[in-house]
Amino acid sequence: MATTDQPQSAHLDNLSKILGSDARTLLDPGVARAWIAFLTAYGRLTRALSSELMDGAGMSLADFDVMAQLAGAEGYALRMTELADAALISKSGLTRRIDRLAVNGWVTRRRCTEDGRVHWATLTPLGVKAFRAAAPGHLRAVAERFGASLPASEMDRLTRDLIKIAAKNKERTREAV
Amino acid sequence: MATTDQPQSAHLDNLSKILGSDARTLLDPGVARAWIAFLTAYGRLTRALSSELMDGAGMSLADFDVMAQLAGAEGYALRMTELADAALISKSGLTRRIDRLAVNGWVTRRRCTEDGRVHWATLTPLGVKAFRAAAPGHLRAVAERFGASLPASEMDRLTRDLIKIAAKNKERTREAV
DNA sequence: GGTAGGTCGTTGCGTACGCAACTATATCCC
DNA sequence: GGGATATAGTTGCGTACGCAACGACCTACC
Repeated sequence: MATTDQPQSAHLDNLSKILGSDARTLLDPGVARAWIAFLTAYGRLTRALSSELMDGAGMSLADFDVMAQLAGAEGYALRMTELADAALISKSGLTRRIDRLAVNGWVTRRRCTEDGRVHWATLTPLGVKAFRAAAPGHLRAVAERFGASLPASEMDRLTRDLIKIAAKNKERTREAV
Repeated sequence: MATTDQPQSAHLDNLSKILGSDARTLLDPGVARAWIAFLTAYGRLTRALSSELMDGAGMSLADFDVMAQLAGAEGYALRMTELADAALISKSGLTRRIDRLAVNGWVTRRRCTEDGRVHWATLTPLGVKAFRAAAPGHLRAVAERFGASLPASEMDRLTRDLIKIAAKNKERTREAV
């Protein structure tokens, strides 16, 4: 087992062996370390949270995300496209996710009367109940696994940094070509 | 379209509407914002990098990761389990990923003579070539999309924070039950 | 030296995703 | 008002993943 506390940093540091000394000019080693740490932190967190949530509430992380978006919206309803954007999944992915949530009775689709193209995904009372049941455990888990790692001031700084990174990559993948 | 520069922060801030005032005791709002920013940054970055890498080198982000692990290893070879751990994917996922890379001629499986259970995944000369071709573009893209967002000192701090988070979630998901 | 129990990797299965093509609606412009 | 154009959502298809069960192999203990 190669894992150490420096999350598998073998990776890009040893890459000059294969790439030659240009490796450093292509990607600063400090950035490389940060990138590896980022991927590692994400992978470990989502794996752990996802399986806890599934065990505790029969709901995937993606389900929770979608339902949280709806829970925070006016009338517990959002248009499909809005929701897909917010949850960072494709339109087709959302269609099928809503299908599944609808089978559980947690969400319904309502056709918009003003614009026949749009459909509103809406949290049902049962969905609200399921979300209320799932949220405490999950939020506590996020607090513990993610929040408890850093003091509050550091967390704020992290937020600012992450928002900067997210903002720099805002455009929907394909449009800028 | 609901996206603003504050990446879809509707989410957990509005959750007290549905969860009542306990929402704050379950998850500190600052942590919630950081968590959303984290998920958003990850989603946007990996989508963009992944499609660029596919267009430029016919290789998925996960392929690149696996090949980078091999590229950094002694003799360009790692055992399957080691590699799966390092790349944060399941053993079965790795089996099939190596299958695909093998079809491209980029990787081969060698059975270990000392321990018949273990197989070494090894980068072929062709694989080395493919990796060398793919790396510059990808590393530059990481530098631009991820690295260029923050000054170096801030990047180091980010790395430290992410490593702390990763370390706190180190155990393989199921073992600690 | 043979069997119990562990480890390594693969396979069967169910599930999930994204892209591209499609249907349906809406809008724009003549 | 009618065809070109755009937009919202769904569907077909190929692909990818993880879990659990399995087979092959190793090791330890008797």
